[in-house]
Amino acid sequence: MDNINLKRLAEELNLSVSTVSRALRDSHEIGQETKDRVKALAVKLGFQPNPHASSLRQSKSKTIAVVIPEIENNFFSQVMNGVEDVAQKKGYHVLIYLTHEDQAREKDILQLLRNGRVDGLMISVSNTTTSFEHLQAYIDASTPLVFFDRVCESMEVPRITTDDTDAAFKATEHLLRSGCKKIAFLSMSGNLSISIRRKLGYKRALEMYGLPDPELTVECTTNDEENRTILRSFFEKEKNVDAIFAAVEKLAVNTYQVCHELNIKIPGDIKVISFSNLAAAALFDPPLSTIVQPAYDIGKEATTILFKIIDKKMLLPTERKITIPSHIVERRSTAR
Amino acid sequence: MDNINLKRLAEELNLSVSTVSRALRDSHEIGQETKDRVKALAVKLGFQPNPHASSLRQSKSKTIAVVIPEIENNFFSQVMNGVEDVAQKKGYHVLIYLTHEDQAREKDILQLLRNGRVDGLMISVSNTTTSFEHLQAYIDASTPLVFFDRVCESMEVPRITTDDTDAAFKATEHLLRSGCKKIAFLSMSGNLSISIRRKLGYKRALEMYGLPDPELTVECTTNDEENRTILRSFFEKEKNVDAIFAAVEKLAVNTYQVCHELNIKIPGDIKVISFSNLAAAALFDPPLSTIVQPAYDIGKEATTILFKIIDKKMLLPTERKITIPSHIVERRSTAR
DNA sequence: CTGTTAGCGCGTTCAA
DNA sequence: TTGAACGCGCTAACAG
Repeated sequence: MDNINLKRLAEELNLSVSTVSRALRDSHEIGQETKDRVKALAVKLGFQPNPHASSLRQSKSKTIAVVIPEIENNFFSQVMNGVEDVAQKKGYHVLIYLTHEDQAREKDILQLLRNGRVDGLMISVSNTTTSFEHLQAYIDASTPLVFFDRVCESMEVPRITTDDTDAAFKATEHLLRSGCKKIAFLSMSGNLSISIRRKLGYKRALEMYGLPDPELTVECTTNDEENRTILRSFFEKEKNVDAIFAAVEKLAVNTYQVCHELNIKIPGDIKVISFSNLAAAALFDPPLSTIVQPAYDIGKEATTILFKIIDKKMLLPTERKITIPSHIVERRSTAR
Repeated sequence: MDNINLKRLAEELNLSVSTVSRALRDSHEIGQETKDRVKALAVKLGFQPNPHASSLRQSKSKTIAVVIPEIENNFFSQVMNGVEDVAQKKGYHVLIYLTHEDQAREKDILQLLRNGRVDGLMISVSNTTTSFEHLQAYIDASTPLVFFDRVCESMEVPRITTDDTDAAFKATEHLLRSGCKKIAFLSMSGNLSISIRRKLGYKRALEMYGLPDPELTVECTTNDEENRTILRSFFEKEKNVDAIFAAVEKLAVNTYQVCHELNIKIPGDIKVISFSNLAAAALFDPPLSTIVQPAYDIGKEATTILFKIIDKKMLLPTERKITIPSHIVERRSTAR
């Protein structure tokens, strides 16, 4: 495949392999003249050091892995963008793995990565992940690990998230100030960190504003068809609900679909707000009010922290739990 | 890091390293009893072979690379999904690289990959890519390469695309049948294969239907703000345009934005159709008619073909140029 | 059926 | 300032 290597360069230059190696790595113990000769030939022949050989030698792969539930979701796409930018600048490579919200798949992937293939790993756990041995095994192997967005609260691992609770509080507050009296919270999965925190913010706002009705949570799934069925019967049953707070974008889309179908007017009959990073939310009918997460920055920060751990730099206490605020974009779907 | 290796297993079992290696790889020249012993211990100690060592030895990385212009785009996200599915099933790893539509970056990335880090590469070229030496260098190094979506027409490389010309023809035809007389084509970049082919389909339809006015192409950029400026002055100038055919989703979004801004009614004043894989297009105001590309299947097929090349299987002539049809979803944005 | 030996290509001793 | 030699961990050729 690639038979131009150090040995070949060395022969061509009448030098030893080690001299060539050192010259290319700009070692101080090599004469400038020699360096120039070596580098010139290396460029001329388009020499690229064999990454497996150096990885093997140095126990360093120059590669990180990103494990996410899905990629067809603007939030995770934007995270990838941030990750890739930081990694590319540092000369690192990025492996991507999709769990499809499946704990078994997540476990297999992590198993696969526990062998030096990557120098570090960042993960947003799947919503079916209930046990954490596969993650603990990582910590135990002392392989650098960082959580982002969806974390395992119980594990002592650096994490980068948004201010889910606060943002959810503000979103709920926004609905309340728009005159809503009975707000339903659409949740994706009960034991996901983000669901729990977002729901907490929602509940706090309800309490703070002393709403007569109790909280109203609708547990949804990852399947669009199922969600629509759930929502249809929900709207049948709960006639006096006047607002929907969707924990994730997908659920807002499902809500819009069912509302159009049942001829429920947004924002007249029901107001809708959702966590979402979809730029096109502004083009929806009606434009969807969103809580926009700093996805790109989350990816960027998570990667930066991961590199700090990889490079064995000490993490400041503030760097072990980084929170980057989301911001609310008010649009017609929550207008009075 | 990971100091449990073949040697360690061998010592523990009083076997030679090669026997252990063979046992784990289920070699036929190893007794069942021995295999069982070895495997049991391997599992017990959680042994994972060092990937760099085997890659070095076998000149095989079990890794492929995907090079795309951007990830924050449903088309490419869905492609990634297809790629990842096929790769994961085959036990392969997937490296992702983003060019951000920058030829220089694309060149750097390909340079980086010309050294055995990956067993193969699939790419959708950036829209600023005008010279192809960096790609040719790949072919010359006889590293497996596959194009998808955006190809280099001039290169003899297996390619997986959609039926851009046909789909564009049908989309234009759909507009014509909806009564449009003056259709503008929004193009992303003149020398991109998909732009050229889509424009061709558009022109053919105009000719076929014998439209009095000539074709009308608006060259756009990758920058939203610029595009909006371009579109604003376009609408000022061309008062009798009654339809927009956007070659890529981004341009349809820009069109919607400007139309809302200038109070141009869709579909009353102007009808809009676009290539787009955005599920939420149905929720737009008005719902956007789209040409949906088989993105997942493109990713899947491209990966399947890439693996065939990697595995040195002969490609059938029909496999060297695979076309998977798109389909049109008619919505209100093109209603009479 | 199993062990011995020899690299894969690189970086890093140690010696000169 | 340079070279020779070794070993990272694994697989494959060659014995036995």
